[in-house]
Amino acid sequence: MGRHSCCHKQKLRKGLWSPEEDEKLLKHITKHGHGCWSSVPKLAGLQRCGKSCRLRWINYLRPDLKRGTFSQQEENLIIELHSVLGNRWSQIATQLPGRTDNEIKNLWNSCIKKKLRQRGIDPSTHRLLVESENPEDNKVSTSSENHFGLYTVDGLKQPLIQPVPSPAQSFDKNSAEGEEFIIYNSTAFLPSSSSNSISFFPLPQTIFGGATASLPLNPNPFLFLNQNCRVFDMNPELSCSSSISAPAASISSSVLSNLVDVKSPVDLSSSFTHPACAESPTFPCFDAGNPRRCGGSFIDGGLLTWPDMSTLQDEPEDLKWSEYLQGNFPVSSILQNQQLYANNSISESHIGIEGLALWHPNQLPQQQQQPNSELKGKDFQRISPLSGQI
DNA sequence: AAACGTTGCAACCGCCATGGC
DNA sequence: TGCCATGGCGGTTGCAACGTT
Repeated sequence: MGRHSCCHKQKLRKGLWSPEEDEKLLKHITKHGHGCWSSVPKLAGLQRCGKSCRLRWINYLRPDLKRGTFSQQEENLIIELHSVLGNRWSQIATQLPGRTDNEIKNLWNSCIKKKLRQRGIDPSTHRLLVESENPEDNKVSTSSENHFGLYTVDGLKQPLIQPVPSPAQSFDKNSAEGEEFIIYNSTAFLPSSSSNSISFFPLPQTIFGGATASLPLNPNPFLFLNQNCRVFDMNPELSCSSSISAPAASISSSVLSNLVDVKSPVDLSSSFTHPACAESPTFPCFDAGNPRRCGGSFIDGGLLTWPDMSTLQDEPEDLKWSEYLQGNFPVSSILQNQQLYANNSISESHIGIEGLALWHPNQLPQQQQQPNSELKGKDFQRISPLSGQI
């Protein structure tokens, strides 16, 4: 026997609210406040349950509600927050004054989800969509066996889903023409040298695989804190010792704590590692489906090293997650950031990373592409100094 | 013009956490 | 300690408006 809804206990009205009901509720709450919601309908002279009144007030009648369509900035913020908070609509709503959780949820389900899928991103995981046997599945599928996928930045004429190469293919610099991939990692963040901040590193934009070099740093902290964001347990005896240099952005831990639940403080001086690596020396640091990827090149390692953000003189252009989604980021930024990585010294901070995905550079927006061979050569040169630091 | 499909939004449903008794 | 009322939340549904055939 299912539980009876409160409206079934008495003969209460359901469905859309009439203007008269709205007026009664509005008048009552304006005059007396809502107090105990269960008493509101009686006091306001409404044939509704308290819950229904509460919902109507919160989602529609509240005077501080912002009306109208969502701005692009608001959409972008929702995407960023969703990557951190998931479907915690009420928490997301707190970051968007005048918007309700219901409104945001509706926007997400009806609009944003679609946009993300068109761009080859799984809206529930914020990862890349991957090929499926059934083309229908491609709309939403992600790989369950590993974390690789392909990013179609334009998302229009190109097929959304492309075959995913084997790890050997994707990271062999001598691999066949066109087998060049950008690694899109899920997330990582690391302790910085400051006791009250946590630094973030956006591997999604950071590494070119195959013969190529790195993607840009994204200092946007939200992006670094998506669903896979974890502070790994410290394990100084970790066998995986590869590292990569990269600048890190940081936000204060108090801001962070408002967004994510950081269970335990991080040790700001120690290295920490992917738990899977600690469990098994041959277990991949980056990709649960590819054991060979632990401990070979910088791509293989589960420990990354990068310079302190404070040592950076010229901060890279602030590349927003939303700009990636829209394909608005310039290649120059990528290259600039790669140069930054190469030029900056490595700190002793280490970080564990989990989750990778790939996108194919050929699927970058047309105006941002460079001749493939040229890009390969340049990028590989740029990544070389990094390789030397591993 | 009618039928059908799609979209966006408001509202409901059911579960869970909390606090009072 | 257990029960109950209440509030809050996320998932889902229902429906009107709109678009397409």
